Amino acid sequence: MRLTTKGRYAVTAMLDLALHGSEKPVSLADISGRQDISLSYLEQLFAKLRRNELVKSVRGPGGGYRLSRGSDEIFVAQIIDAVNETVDATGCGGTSDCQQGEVCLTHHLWCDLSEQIHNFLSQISLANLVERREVQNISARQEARSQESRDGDSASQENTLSLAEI
Amino acid sequence: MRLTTKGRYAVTAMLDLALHGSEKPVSLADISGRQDISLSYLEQLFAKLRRNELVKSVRGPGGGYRLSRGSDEIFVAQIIDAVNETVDATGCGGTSDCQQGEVCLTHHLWCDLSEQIHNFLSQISLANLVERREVQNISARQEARSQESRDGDSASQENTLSLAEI
DNA sequence: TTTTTAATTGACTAAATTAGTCGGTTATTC
DNA sequence: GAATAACCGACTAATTTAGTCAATTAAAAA
Repeated sequence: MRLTTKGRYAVTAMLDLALHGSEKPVSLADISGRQDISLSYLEQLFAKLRRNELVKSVRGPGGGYRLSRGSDEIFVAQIIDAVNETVDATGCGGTSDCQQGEVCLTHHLWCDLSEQIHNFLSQISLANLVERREVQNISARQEARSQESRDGDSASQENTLSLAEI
Repeated sequence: MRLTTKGRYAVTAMLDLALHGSEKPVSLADISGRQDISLSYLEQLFAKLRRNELVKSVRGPGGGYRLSRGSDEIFVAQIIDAVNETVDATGCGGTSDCQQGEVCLTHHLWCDLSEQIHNFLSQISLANLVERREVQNISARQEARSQESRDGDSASQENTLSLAEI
């Protein structure tokens, strides 16, 4: 069982897509800006998400990524599986050969735990997350902040220009 | 959230203790032999288990470790916590400062998941595991095997001796 | 048609964590 | 006092994560 920033980033990015991708595709640069995830790292993650048919890509200007289907048809477990290979908690990866070809003493416990986690994450869709009040609040905060930083950027750019002009 | 061999080894070793420690203390060498876990590594893990008051140690010949209380009062979650520091699934470790001092978009999801996992593992005691039929079967197999290897060892030792005598 | 945008690919690197090893010390019993 | 087994700390190798970097390709806009 490994749930690290890799899986968390992937779910966060997909949720960002669900929140902003209703009209036009969302570029990784936008997601990177809003969620503070490195652009190059997002590229890596989205390569896997695309291979797992969770997103569709649109190249060129105005391009980006879209969800491959409705946000109510994409579940957190699928996203983590796509980038993490597995959410299995066993050491053997389910092959039951943990101890010299036979199951180890705690094999069944980890199987039960894996099932528990998988059931939980399989029930939560991106649409479920979008509905949540906290998620909406955080998203609003992020949009305001990224708008600010855009304002700040162009202001500082104007400033650089005017300094160059002097 | 990290559940790796470290936590799995700890639970397996504690279960071994629950299965074999009813009369006299169990040495780490015994556990190492039965469960195929490196003795030195077990020492590391048991240092933490002892600090967390899950086991008591007895030094000297015939010494080893015992559970610090009844196997029905020791839960899997406690064991993993002892060696793994945490089973938290959030990136911030629960401090809610995942994104520049504020909560990230998926913070609440990971909190819910952490709670789910913790609830599950908190309900399972070592006694529960000992009761299970599969655990009993596997334990019986391990005892037979470690008896064999003891026989095999002394046989091969005899063999070495007799070869040396020739 | 050229430029720009943004996805796509692959190779490479740094940091962190895990899973140990090794050598020696201390307490206890026989 | 010899053997046993816990205890301790420092060190190491392998793996994984979390990135970076450079170059290519496709599509739209100019």
